[in-house]
Amino acid sequence: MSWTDERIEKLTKMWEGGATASQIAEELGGVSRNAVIGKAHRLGLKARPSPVKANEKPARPAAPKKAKPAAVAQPGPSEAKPEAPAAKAAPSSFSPEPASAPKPAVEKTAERPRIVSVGPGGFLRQGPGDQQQPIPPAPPRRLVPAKPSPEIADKTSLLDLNDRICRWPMGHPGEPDFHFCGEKVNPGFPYCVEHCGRAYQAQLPRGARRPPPPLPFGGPRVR
DNA sequence: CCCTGATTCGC
DNA sequence: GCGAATCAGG
Repeated sequence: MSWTDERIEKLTKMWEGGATASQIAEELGGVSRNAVIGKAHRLGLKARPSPVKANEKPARPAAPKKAKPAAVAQPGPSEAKPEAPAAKAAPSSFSPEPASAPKPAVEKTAERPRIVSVGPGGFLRQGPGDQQQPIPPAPPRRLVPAKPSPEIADKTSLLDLNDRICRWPMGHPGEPDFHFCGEKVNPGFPYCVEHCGRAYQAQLPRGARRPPPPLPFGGPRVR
């Protein structure tokens, strides 16, 4: 597997989104966790809370790496490394980031899924390739009973439907003034007399059929 | 033990 | 540039 632009983009998004290297590697497929980390570093995007980075050390004690080939020439047993313990005083005075800071990670306005459009009901359409990243849990809210808007206050809503009132839809679902007819039904039918006449058409002989009247939800919007 | 990211270094 | 090996902490 090679690092195509798509894969790099996905890696970047997920990394910045907080996904672990393992998750990213699994999502991308064909790469190991180490590959993801290595690539992330090469891309320059690191600086993420690392469990092993809680303590910051200017010195680099990480030296004993693998030396498979011929051992490095050793000048001799003369160890000349005083390793002056100059400033060992750094107990707990300076600690800019308390390791696991519980702050809710300031919302980044930079990298958010692009909003292509807003659909009915307020859901957000996203562009292809955009992926919903872990979203913080919604803060607790005080729920209040929904108050019907004045427009539909005296109209028949979905909750008002029962066996005795006409269910003929008026308007289009999703629109603020969508409601139902609400008349008393033609006994034995789900609609009132008038809408039964629209819902049930007598079968005409072949050749004498006429274009059917607009059905609910069917035709173009006419207002 | 598992997990995590960081780093090194042969390829 | 890539990533396995390794390190080091939780």
